[in-house]
Amino acid sequence: MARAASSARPTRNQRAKTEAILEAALDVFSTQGFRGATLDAIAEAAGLSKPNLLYYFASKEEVYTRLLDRLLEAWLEPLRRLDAAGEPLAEIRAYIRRKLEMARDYPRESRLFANEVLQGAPRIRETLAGPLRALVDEKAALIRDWSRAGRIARVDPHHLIFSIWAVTQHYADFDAQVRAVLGRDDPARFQDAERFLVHLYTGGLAPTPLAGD
Amino acid sequence: MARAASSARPTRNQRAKTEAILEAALDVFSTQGFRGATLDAIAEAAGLSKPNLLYYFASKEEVYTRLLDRLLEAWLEPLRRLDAAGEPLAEIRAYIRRKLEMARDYPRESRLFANEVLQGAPRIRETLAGPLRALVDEKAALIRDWSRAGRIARVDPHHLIFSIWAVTQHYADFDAQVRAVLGRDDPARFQDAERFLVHLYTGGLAPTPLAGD
Amino acid sequence: MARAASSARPTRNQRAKTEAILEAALDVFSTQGFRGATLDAIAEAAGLSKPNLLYYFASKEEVYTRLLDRLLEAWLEPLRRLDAAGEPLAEIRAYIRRKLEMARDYPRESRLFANEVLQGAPRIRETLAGPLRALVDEKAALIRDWSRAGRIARVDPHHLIFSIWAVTQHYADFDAQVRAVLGRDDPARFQDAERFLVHLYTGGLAPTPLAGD
Amino acid sequence: MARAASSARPTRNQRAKTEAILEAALDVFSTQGFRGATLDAIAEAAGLSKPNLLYYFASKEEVYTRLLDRLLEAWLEPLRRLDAAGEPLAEIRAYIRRKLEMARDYPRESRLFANEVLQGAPRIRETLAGPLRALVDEKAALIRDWSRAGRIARVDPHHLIFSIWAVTQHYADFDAQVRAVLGRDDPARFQDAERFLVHLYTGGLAPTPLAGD
DNA sequence: TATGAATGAGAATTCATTCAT
DNA sequence: GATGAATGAATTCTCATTCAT
Repeated sequence: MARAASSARPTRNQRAKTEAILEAALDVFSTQGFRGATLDAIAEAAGLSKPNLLYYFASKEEVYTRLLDRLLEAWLEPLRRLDAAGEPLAEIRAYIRRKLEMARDYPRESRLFANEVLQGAPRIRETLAGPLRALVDEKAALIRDWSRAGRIARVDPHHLIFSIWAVTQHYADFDAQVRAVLGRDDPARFQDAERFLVHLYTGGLAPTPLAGD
Repeated sequence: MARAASSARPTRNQRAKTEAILEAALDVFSTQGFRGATLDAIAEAAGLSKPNLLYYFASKEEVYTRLLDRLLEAWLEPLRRLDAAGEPLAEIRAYIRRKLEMARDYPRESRLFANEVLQGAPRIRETLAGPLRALVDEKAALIRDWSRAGRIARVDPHHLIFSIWAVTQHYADFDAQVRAVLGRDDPARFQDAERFLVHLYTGGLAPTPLAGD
Repeated sequence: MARAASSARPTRNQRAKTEAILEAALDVFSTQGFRGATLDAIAEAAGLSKPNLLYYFASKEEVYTRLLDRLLEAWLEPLRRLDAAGEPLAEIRAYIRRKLEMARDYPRESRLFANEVLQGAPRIRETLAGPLRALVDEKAALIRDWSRAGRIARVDPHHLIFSIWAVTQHYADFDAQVRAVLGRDDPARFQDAERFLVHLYTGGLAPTPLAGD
Repeated sequence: MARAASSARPTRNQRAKTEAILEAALDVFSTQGFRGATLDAIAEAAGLSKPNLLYYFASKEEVYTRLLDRLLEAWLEPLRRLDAAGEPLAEIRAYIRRKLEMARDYPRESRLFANEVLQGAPRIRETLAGPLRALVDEKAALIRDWSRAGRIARVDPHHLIFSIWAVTQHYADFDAQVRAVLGRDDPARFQDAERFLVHLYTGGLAPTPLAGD
């Protein structure tokens, strides 16, 4: 089977087509979910015929998993950049900002993962339980160190991380709801969200001055 | 065509069947999404035949929208109970607790809405822009009042509400991820989450003592 | 899934449809092989729509295997009737006659199995290595006993059985060739074949009088 | 269109490619049948691309028919060598041996023809009714002469030939069944078959001593 | 009410073949 | 000669919905 995918060195054109497909797939999968998406829709969005799409990817499943794989790295980058050498509260604020920027600039990616996790993460469970968990544990240890050193409040670091994921990705995943509640397309919503969240976490994580422990 | 729905007074049995169907539908729609769910699956879970299911509901769409309609009220209840007469911070903490309990006890409902909103909320947009928005605006006004009265920090009340939705529903909607990161089935996760969130919001919303306002 | 097949007690109509499908499937599979056959062709031959056919059988594969399973028993019957109590040569002649009759009256069944075995018997290998082998071994033992008792020639009983299968089924499986060589539709071909085979096996299996050779 | 086939003088390389294709096609067609075989499979087995394969052969059909045509000659060779000048029974025994050797050494060719004839011989009917029939008739006449001269038994010569085809090709065409019944890969099966068949035909065709005709 | 039966409109793939280079 | 790319026509199977009883 002379799939384009099997060539060692994809030509420029191959790469362009592959990109177009993945881009279209991101569009479709992020709004319809895996089952709801159709190859027809992806092929049309990518500007190719369905069989031609299948010339580049063996199956719908493959398009989907390639897309997930490819985006996962970038998706974890903001957390990865949480720096032990930085000032704790500033680091966390920066993390929140980065996540908010991603929700604003890459909402489809956020929704793609949200869809996947919502269905029980059938196709990325190993990644979640492996690399993701390892990364989270590492950063949680860092946060715990900060807590113990009295540089931020003593809070459960895992749940701190979950909360940051939740409040930032919310603006991508629940965009339809945010817009409905705020009124059509409030252009300041990301700024407002940032100001609110910075306030919340700054106050909420400030080291407890005279905790007698 | 004498659809059950059109009968003025549904019999006990009719009501029981309708309940069984909606219960089954909640199961299936919340994990598979609208497109991923099949009438076969719902009918089987409800213990009746597919045509019989369609005797009670005209279409798949109708099962879905009836389910959404019916759950929306209960879904908004926690926010509705935010009480102007209470102590602001205590009220907010209680709201967070109620939402966390719902995420713990009714995760399917949470996922059902998450799915719907993720897809752009095609079937509940009006509800979001109407009743939901009205309720949120009302409670936001209440929170603003609290802020202005110096009883809690001056924060954007809409984004405060969004954040509470996000951090609590996260434990239902992203359950697969939470479990993967914490390790199989951490039974304390809701307690830990509550403790963290109470800390975060208590500190984050505490009225700023000498803010020059 | 309310497949007709799952009902405990098929109704008359179900049975009739099932029969019609299997009959049509026999037609199509026996001439086209598994891969060559299409559900379209079977459905048309059975007089139903394709989805309706799939209401009775879950898949093409299931139609095929049900057909094989069902015919296998009948297919082995002639050998099973080889009787230890009978006169050896008469028994073998009777066996040849029965097999020839089957080739004449049930050529499609013969071709169905021929197709399957020709492709390596992927779907009946276990049956061949199990029940078929057991039956053949049993009858081979009987033939060996006859040989040892000097009632027929001392020949390898397994290969004797193979040869009888081959020469009789040939008239079904290679019918196109037989007709081409003999000229269109020689109505006497089964009679002539029988006469020849009876002669061949009678002479070929006659006990060697003075075993000193 | 400069098809390779149309060039007057194929180059060495062309011939090599053609050979590789036909060799691969034999592999694939003999196990999968015409419909079950794919050009992809043949091209891959031949070590070239699908379009390149189609540069040498106009279509799948052409690969198939060229293969059949080419093998038919060799396939008839054993019968052709039945020699009027030889001793009748020895000639027939030698014929059986040659056919058995072919079944052992060229099983794919045997299965290729078996497949084709099973499907009704749509692509070689003329050959069967023409050259094959002529050859068989010629050899049948020879056998009849031997019978009339009292040198072998009086049997129907066409059915004698059919039977030899059947019993020998059986070991190629029904190999899966033979192996299943005898147990995995009995290396002596061709020898045992030969011994049995020689016995059968020697006894079965021995001239009837005092036939009063 | 309830269900067995049926079906049309997809949906994912497969595959022989063509086209352009 | 050779191949990457493309596609139209199947082909299997799914599923919401309808029909008859």
